Amino acid sequence: MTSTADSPTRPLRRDAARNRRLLLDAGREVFAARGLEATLDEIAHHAGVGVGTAYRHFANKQELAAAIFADDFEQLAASARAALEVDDPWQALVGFIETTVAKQADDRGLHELMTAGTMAEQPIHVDGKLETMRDALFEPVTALVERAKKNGCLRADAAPTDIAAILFMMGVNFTMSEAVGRPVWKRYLWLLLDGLRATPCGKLPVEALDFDELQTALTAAKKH
Amino acid sequence: MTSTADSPTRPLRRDAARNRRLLLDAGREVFAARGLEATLDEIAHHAGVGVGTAYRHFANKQELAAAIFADDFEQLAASARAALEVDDPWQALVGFIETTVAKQADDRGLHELMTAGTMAEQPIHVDGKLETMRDALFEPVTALVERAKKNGCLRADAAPTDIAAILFMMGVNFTMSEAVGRPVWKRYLWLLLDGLRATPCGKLPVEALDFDELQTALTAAKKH
DNA sequence: GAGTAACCGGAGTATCAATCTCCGAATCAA
DNA sequence: TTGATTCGGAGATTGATACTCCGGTTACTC
Repeated sequence: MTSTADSPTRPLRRDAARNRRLLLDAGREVFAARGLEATLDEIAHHAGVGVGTAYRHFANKQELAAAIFADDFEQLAASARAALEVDDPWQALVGFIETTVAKQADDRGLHELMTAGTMAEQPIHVDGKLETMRDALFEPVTALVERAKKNGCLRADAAPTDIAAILFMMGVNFTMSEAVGRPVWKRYLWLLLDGLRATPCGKLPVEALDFDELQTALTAAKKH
Repeated sequence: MTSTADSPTRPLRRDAARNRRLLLDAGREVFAARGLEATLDEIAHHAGVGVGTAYRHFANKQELAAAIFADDFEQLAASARAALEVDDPWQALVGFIETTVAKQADDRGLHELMTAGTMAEQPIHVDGKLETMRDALFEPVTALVERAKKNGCLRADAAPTDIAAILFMMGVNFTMSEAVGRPVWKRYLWLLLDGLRATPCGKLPVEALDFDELQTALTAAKKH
């Protein structure tokens, strides 16, 4: 009922606008640090604002998250497109992966949103929008992978979905890195990338995921 | 108060003994399928027994888990010692890793226990015993790693703790495999192992964990 | 085959955490 | 100044899990 966002009915009162801003900023910080399981109460508190205020501005956590993470997704997509312009196909692929992973290493919330369902404890359904944006990433990624494969520096039996799988695996490394206080995730990303390099080692066992399966994996919610 | 286990005071009555057995079996199955977050209520039900009965035999989930998983840990240790007897150092290492991971792929509970704190949502503290057994695994593993490195088939900058890290990473792959209905985890284990092979690819970035850090990672509980 | 100690079952209690509401008080803007 | 809007945060609501309690049953014993 309370006018929550859009609908250009009326400009916000000054205090309302300020608080909205505060909430968005706090949300960004808290989600980054604690992941999506952070509470709206928590975020409100961190913003120095009452819970009621939080719920007046955003119907729930999901809505706040959507407002916050839209940009980040856009940035990732942009960096994927940019990678396609890089000359060396291997560098293009690896560069993209590295920036993507690095961004998620700094932002637990972003990572959980990207891997929601598979990795995240309590999959959040920020319905539609963000999921669509995430899925849109697979197009440029596929291009990057194919190019690197044709060029011969990426092993022939690699698949685009493997990149997603690598992202999933990074999750644990993020928690580990945080616990330990240094970016150990880089080590294991590197290890995986070395595994992806074309080498005289024989084929990978088991087929890669196809896109449907990846979808399944992404939406596999914790069963009742 | 209720005589819970040991203390050779008196043999259990027949029905009690039967139910205890049923609970252990059910526990094994349920933990394997649903992980350690399964409820004692749930297990009791699956055993076809009342909740009260469950709590009379085991003070809580932890106690049941300890009773169940002791063997599994013992088996892992045995397979590590066995691996040390294998001639080819690379095969020895890889073989051990594969059986370990395979066992955990079939048993979510076991995996959560091995990686508790880092991977598991709600780290269970089965105090002492199991943790000790788990930690004891690192001795033979270190030996396996050193041997494979000396032999030249394992990359020189690999560390024993890397094996643990690989185990952590497998967690997501297990959920993924389950969601998708085929053992995709094998693919990514293989990928990681290929990354571990000695190849002309340059050193890994970032030092490996030392044992203290690994300990930290293992016990890093989800903060309040 | 009767008595009793041990055990069973599961409804019910206790606890905890997260989500969201409500309303008196404070704030803005006309 | 005044009324519409927004604030704040105590607490109602919901849902999950952990564990207890006790009337009734079962299995040993003599």
